[in-house]
Amino acid sequence: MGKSPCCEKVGLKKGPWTPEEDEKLLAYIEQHGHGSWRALPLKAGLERCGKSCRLRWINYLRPDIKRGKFSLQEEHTIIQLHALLGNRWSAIATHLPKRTDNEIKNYWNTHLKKRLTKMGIDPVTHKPITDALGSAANLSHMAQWESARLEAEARLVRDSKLVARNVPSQDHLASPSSSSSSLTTRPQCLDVHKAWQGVVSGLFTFDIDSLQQSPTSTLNFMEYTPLSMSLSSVGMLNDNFAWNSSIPRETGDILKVGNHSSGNEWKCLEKPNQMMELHEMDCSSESEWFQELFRLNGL
DNA sequence: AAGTTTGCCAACCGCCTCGTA
DNA sequence: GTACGAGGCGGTTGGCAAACT
Repeated sequence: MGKSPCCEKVGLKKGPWTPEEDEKLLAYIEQHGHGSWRALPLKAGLERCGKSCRLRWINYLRPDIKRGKFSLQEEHTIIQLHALLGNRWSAIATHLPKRTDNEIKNYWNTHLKKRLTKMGIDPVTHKPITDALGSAANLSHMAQWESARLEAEARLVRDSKLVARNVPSQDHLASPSSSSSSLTTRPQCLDVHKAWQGVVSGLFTFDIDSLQQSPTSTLNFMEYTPLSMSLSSVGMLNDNFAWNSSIPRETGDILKVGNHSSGNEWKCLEKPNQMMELHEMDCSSESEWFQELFRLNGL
């Protein structure tokens, strides 16, 4: 228990990493892998604690990190997942595979949180901020749109919990090694967009309680990834919903088609081996962000 | 031009969980 | 069952740069 003793050692360097240190760390990991983080600094010739090395690698040096502006889809995904998972950045980060939890956390705190607040949405509860009279305070058109969507998400979660209670077995949530057999019992899609439209209930067959209460370790959460959550992020197809048409449909993808109670058709493209396909956008102002969001959603 | 404020983000800190002896 | 080390997580902060006065 308690904190790692390595951080209590005196004489270890702190603060910003120099290019030389980065080079040493990178070279060592490329050659030997990180192995034990605690032992790494000594072997790599670094006067840093293992924790610091690990952080530097994970948040900065790792070759598969995407840097730069977040796309609208990424923002959308973060907001949706935050509504479901709260400040569980590592879990959220598993759905944005090239982003680090630290980066997402920073982005949330510096951009998205403020933006939601500005829109009249409580960034903690994802519900409209109400004034003393109990009415939504100064909600802009966009805020109303977003708040309706988030309310629908919450409703979907509630509905799904009810459905989940009626599911006798959770075997399909077992380890990834059983994924082939779980294909037949895989969870239905978590389609937030449909939820937003308020026409869907009871699509879930997985236990979202356990999803939300999964331990801080991301392992359990990862097991859901190809089956449910990543789909909700960007993979849901609906005729009204923007989809990056450049995303190829591949062998193994599963196209699900069904009908809402309203009679509208819905489609869902499952890409079991793919985490995210992101549509790049450049919105330099808030109004552009709103406009682009409207455009993407065909509003 | 100089001083101040604000925004951003890399990195640290402390706590937690997990695995092992 | 307990103690301990290691890795991981989320909250927070320090320092830099840009924007503002």
